[in-house]
Amino acid sequence: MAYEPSEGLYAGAAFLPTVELMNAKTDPAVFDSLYAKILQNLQGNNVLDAAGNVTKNGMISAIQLPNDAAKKKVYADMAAAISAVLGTRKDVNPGIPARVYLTGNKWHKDVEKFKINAYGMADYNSSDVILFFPPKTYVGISLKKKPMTTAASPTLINNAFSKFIEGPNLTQVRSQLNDHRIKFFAGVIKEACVPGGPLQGIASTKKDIAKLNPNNIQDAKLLWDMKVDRQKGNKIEKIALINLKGENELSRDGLIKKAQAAPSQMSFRNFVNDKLKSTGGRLNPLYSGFLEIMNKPAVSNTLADALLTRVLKLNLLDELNTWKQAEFGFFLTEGVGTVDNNLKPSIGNANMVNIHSVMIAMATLSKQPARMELDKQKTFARDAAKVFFTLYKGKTPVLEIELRYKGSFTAMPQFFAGITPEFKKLIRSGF
DNA sequence: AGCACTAACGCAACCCGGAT
DNA sequence: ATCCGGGTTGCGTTAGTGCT
Repeated sequence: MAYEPSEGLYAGAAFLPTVELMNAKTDPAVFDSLYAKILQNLQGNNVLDAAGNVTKNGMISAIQLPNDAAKKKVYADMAAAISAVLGTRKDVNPGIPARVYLTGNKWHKDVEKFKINAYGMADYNSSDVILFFPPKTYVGISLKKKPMTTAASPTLINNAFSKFIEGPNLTQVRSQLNDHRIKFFAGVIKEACVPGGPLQGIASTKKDIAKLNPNNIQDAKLLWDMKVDRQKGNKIEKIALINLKGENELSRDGLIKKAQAAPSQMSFRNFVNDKLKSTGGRLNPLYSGFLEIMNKPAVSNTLADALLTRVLKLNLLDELNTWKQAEFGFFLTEGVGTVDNNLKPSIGNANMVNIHSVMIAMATLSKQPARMELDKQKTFARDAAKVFFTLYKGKTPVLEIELRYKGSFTAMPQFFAGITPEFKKLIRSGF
């Protein structure tokens, strides 16, 4: 992973006295002075990484200040990190931890026992840092950041659609979905390549494109399998045509027929994204295929529960078998902070969600059936190449979920999930 | 030809960030 | 504020290579 500066800054700030952190909220000079202390703490012996210190060194280099632009970014992250540490002091433990473990790559042997491979996630325990309070209390912090209290919360996870239709009993479902998306994109490719389309005349198949029928799977595969040469730096690479962004990316040698190609008015990527929009109150045909799969009993019975388990870490504490040796707490932590152009900090109250509270809130809903419902309002009210769902437990909306492509159309789209305001309220009332 | 090993590739999952 | 892609890493699959 690229090293997330806020995590290293959090680790370093975790050792600062509360009063200094509080003063930094209102005094830019104090705030500025904390940078050196945080860096020193991060470099010190109480921030631990696995042998080799790959993560620790990565963090240290991620928070260097080679220029003003870097400084602004790092300081903004420092504001969010300070917010998160203050939140930790308030809601987890008012003291200073004896040690902080970084979990970016390999986990230190002291905390390796908390690493859990479960529910299709190598790190089901998604702690970014783990605090240690002697004699035997460990607290995992999953750290997120946002600039202002009013800013949208970052999504908790993204998971590819394909992760929810794995296994031997869903072979048919997978191949049905595959055919559906191949036919859909084949239609897009054909429309782009025939006269009037944005890629007219740039590629060919062994058959005349105009005569291919995208609804016939053999023809569709010919279109789907089309490759083009993309020039990237000095290299020319073959990529799936559907992933081309625009004619400008093509290697000149890759042009099959440039002569009569009209200059495209719209890049191919925009053309494809337009085809993924739901317009006129009608769900986009590609996504409606995905929705159909989601509604199949074999899928729907597990999809919602799998999302809940993964996003909310509902089984994290149950999966641990370390209770005789150690206490383990887990908090979803959202530091709120940024700096202005003069590096003056604005540090808000962090949002701290205790996994215990999530579990209690979910327990009150445990008997209610989970289901995914298309969020028509969000899906149709905007002009975007994606669809929105709400995951309900009974009548309570628990997760807000977005399904969209992310850079590649040959890969599966991904779910992006966050907690609904309603469920946040329920979590808080559980105290 | 058939097999074993390796290199290359593609996809998913982390982290958001740039563009508009 | 919203949209949608980037960088990076790791893993699983496929393609390629060399050996018997």
